[in-house]
Amino acid sequence: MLYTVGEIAKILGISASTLRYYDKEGLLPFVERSNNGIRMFTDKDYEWLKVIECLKKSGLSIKDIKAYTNMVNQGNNSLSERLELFQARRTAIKQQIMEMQEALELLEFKCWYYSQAVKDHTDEKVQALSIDEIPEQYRNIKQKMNNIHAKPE
Amino acid sequence: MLYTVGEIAKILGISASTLRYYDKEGLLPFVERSNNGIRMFTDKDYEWLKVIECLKKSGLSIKDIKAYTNMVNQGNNSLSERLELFQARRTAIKQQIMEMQEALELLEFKCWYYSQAVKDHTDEKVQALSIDEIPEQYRNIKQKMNNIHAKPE
DNA sequence: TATTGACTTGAAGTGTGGTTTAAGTGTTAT
DNA sequence: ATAACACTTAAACCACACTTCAAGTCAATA
Repeated sequence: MLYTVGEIAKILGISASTLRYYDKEGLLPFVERSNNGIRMFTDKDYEWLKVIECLKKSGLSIKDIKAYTNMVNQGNNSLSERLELFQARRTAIKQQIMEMQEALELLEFKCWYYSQAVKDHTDEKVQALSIDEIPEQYRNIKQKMNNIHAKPE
Repeated sequence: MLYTVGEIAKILGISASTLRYYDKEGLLPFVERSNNGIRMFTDKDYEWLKVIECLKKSGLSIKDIKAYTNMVNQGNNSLSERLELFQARRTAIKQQIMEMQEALELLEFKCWYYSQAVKDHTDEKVQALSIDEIPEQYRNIKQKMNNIHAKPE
């Protein structure tokens, strides 16, 4: 099955111009052209774009993904380099997920806080609650918010 | 306890210029100044900055956070608006976490793939494996990668 | 007293990741 | 045949989130 840039863009949920930009930046060296110069995306290209999407979500820049593309073009010489890259991205995304989960906890607390405040028509009451008066599920994050702790970065 | 911009920046793991930029953009309306015009951050300001950090992680722009700041400045009128905001951010971050977890699955697969390839000194063998020859924990993500499915966005 | 160092400001500069524009090509439908 | 539509390119443009710069203030130390 073959797709034009507009078709694959729709499937991926990104714009065609973004795909052309990726191509220009060297992220799509495998995409072939039809007789009249039109990009034809294959299922293999879809897979490749899924990997790009994944690397981007892990925090890699276009430049970094270009570097990965170059590794793939080097063939078997770069296998261990590629392994190291994916291991590093795995570590990075695990870290990101943990940070997101902490952010979620804070958002859950804020949702509770404001649902109380809306009930009371003021947030004075809920704000005045001491740590052991709030539901225990929120105590942890509430304390993290209140007590200054330097980032170990 | 009071902190200068440099001190609180160090604690938060961001730069002092970023904090001054946030102030200029109206994100820090509560930060007071000393006699000679120096910003003095309190524990309350630390808490506020933690919320900003959290909203940013949830995908909000500086402009959006400025809008939230305005809501807080409006007092009790905006309580339900603030509740809705936090509920929306909670939904958004849950979605992001799910996407990250799918990205992690793909990275795990790639780590396995390349650890095999490094062993073999080529990825031809591991690439040639059919779906039921790869460890079952990776089959799901491998199929998602291979089979085109349009995003329902 | 002079230097160091952290703070202040407004304004200009930067990098990233696209998007838009303009001019043109090729296929399809009326 | 001509209009509509999706594709092509290079180049210009854009928003965002900072970062850096230049010029100056202040408090503490040598």
